[in-house]
Amino acid sequence: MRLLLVEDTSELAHSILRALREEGHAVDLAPDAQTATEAMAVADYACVILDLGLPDGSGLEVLKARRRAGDRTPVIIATARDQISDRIAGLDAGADDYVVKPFDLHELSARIRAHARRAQGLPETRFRIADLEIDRAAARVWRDRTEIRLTAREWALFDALLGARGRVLGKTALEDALFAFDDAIEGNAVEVYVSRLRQKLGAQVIETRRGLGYIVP
Amino acid sequence: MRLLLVEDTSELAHSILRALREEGHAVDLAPDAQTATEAMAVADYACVILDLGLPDGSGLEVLKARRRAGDRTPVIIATARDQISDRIAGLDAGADDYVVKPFDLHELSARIRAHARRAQGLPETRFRIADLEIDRAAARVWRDRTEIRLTAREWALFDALLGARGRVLGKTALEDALFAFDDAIEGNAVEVYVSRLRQKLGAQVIETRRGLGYIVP
DNA sequence: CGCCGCTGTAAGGTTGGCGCAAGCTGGGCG
DNA sequence: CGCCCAGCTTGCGCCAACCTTACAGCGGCG
Repeated sequence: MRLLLVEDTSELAHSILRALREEGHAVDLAPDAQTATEAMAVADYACVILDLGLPDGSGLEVLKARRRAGDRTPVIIATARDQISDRIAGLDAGADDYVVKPFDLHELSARIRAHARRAQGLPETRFRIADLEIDRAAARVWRDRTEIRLTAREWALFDALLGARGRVLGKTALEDALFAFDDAIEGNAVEVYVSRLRQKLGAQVIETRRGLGYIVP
Repeated sequence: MRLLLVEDTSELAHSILRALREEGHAVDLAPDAQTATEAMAVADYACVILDLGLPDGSGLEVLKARRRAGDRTPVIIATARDQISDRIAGLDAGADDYVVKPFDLHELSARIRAHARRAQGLPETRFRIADLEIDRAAARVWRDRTEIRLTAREWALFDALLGARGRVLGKTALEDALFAFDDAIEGNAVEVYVSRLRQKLGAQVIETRRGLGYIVP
């Protein structure tokens, strides 16, 4: 899914960035408040991770401004252990959750998934489609009790379609969900991954609506 | 509004109960998982407050079961401050929000109001015309539970007519809606698509106003 | 260093929707 | 009653959208 990491460019920022990308997320990095504001205005993120220790210290203002504009994108704030007052201020400003630095990356990504799913209005995490058993929280798929292994990108695409289940997702919407700004995709990558998913999951799971996009019905 | 408080019968439970009732809510109290399940099956609550510290510890199972059954009632879970893993498990199970005990009663009631409102305000994107079920947001149409597949152009034309429901749309207005400037249409394309739509959807759905245009009454 | 799996690009094959055209239907008016 | 023209319907060739396979680059891991 498409994420925004608001963090000054440090060693830590890049290790978070890499970990999230390895999980198949498309992550944009915003090193300061202004970049973050612009990015949130342009792209539709599934979740925003907001570090309150920005150089100009105005991370909270970014959040408040977006909330005032009616934006409900899930925001998880990251604070240092001793900045309890920051945490409370963050929740007051409209944050959905917080993690304490240094945080466990698995915990962070679990929270990201949970909040993104809830924002989509489809909180069920385990369900069936055709002959497939799907666990969105665990990012796993089974048929006949045996797991079908998906790569990070394959799952990312499938998850995006699941999040819009019953609705058609245009190819550009999928590209936005899968690729960050600086990935600069240029080709038929989406079609390729749809093809690969159909080989693994069965041709009927993802339908093509020619000229419109794809849908999991 | 009608609320359900799932909480073992303690001092705390009753003070929450009293506070919510003083705000004018109709609150049912369920002291254990079984009572809660029965209550949710029978009544239509605006919001459910679910304590995870139940004696039999199965609060999460109640939630999961309701979500599996397709119930979207907003659920706010209450956890102790140190039970972070509970919180994530709760969100994964389909909770909409959580509060940390001991919580401020005003905060709780504010969240109840917010979630109840959001659940109510689901945009009514789905409606019926004659024997058709139509979802404009999803760009899909059904008759007798089976989907009628429309092509991109067919849907574009139908959607334009739906957007002007009850008014007559002239042929030129429809051409403007369907074709970009540089497409330079020159033929009877609109009539062709009206014909195809009538074949798929039924002749009575789109009426012709001779010399004026078309209308979905 | 070599192997392997994942990723995105490229190239060729396939297909379904698109819109034109041509003939038909029927409402309305003299 | 009969003509005329707006609208209806069907067939069809074309082409963009889509599918599939192959491949090269890259990074992780032993």
